[in-house]
Amino acid sequence: MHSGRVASRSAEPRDARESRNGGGPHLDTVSLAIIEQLQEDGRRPYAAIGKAVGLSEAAVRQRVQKLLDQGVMQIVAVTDPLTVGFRRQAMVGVNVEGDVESVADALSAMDECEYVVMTAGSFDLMVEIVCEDDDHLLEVINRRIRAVPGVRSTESFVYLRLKKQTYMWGTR
Amino acid sequence: MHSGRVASRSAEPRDARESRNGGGPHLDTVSLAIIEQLQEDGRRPYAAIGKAVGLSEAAVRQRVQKLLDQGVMQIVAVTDPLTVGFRRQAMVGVNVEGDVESVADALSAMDECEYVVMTAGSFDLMVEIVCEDDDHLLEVINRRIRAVPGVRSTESFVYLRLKKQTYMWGTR
DNA sequence: CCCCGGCTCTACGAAATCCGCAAACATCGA
DNA sequence: TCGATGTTTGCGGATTTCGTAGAGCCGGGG
Repeated sequence: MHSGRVASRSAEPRDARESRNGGGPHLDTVSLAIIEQLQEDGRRPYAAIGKAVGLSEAAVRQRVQKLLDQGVMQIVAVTDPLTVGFRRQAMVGVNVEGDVESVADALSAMDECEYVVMTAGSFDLMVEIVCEDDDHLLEVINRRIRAVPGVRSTESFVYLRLKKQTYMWGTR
Repeated sequence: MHSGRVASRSAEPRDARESRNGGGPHLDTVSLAIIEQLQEDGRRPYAAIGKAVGLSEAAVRQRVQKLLDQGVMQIVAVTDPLTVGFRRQAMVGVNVEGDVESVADALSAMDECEYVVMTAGSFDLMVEIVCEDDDHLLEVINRRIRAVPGVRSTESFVYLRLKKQTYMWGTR
């Protein structure tokens, strides 16, 4: 019962953020607001989200489902791996000769690589890896990653302590 | 009805992963299993989790609440910022003179820093930053980060494309 | 040996939430 | 103007969440 109709989204000019998002699906202001709600609490009830963004419970539910299906967002538990028993974690900078994308795909296929991103700068790729122990770490870096065709060199940064980890860009 | 009593956790020897977790609270096998479930789907019902780990719905609920309260895990929506309207993102390697920890704290206090980790290697800190646009990125790196006392130098890696982002270390 | 405090689990009823569906509505192009 | 398409709303029933009370386990005194 939020006083009748909600103003049509297309009535207001498209939010600046909607344009040029790298090829992904278009996200309007309402979906952004929904994501923002779920960044604060991934289990917040649909009705509460609806009240916050001005939509019915069912509409929120359908939008959330679509965002999940499209891969725009995922609702998950995140932890500090070091707290949960993985004793060695590292960021690895990778230099590539040839096709960077195919190397990125190869690294993405590895379970131990939790995070893979193509970058500009003195590395072509940055990869975060999570391992059980030192032996595992050594094997992943020196045997597996360097064995990928196109990998020219790597540089490792072993994690000592995680200081911050947030996902609340929306709540600034 | 999982055949009467669940074996007391302390009956079996402590899981190897439980020890030496960096000072955080002790996590037994069951809590690990719960986290694993929520890494697959952060909204999975407590009853379903209970069936998977061999616990009642209420017990799962109480454990999850405690894990959240203790800060061991968070249940949140995660996205690719580039997909959601933030146009510039970068990893920044930082070299520090003096106390690394205090610099890490200062950087953690900045909203734009989403991820801060102390490392061993040619950088003392690695920081992931999320910005609206080029101007914002420039200001954060050149004015704010370099202005922190103790920061000797920085090197930036601007994100071109996010290839992988997972949180399912448990499901290997 | 017994009792007690602290902690965790189970049981269960009430309240809130989730879910599927059909109808209403908006938008857009023919 | 008229469909085609996609979204939102409004239900009712199934499911889940929530609070709480009581039981089981364990270790530390007395």
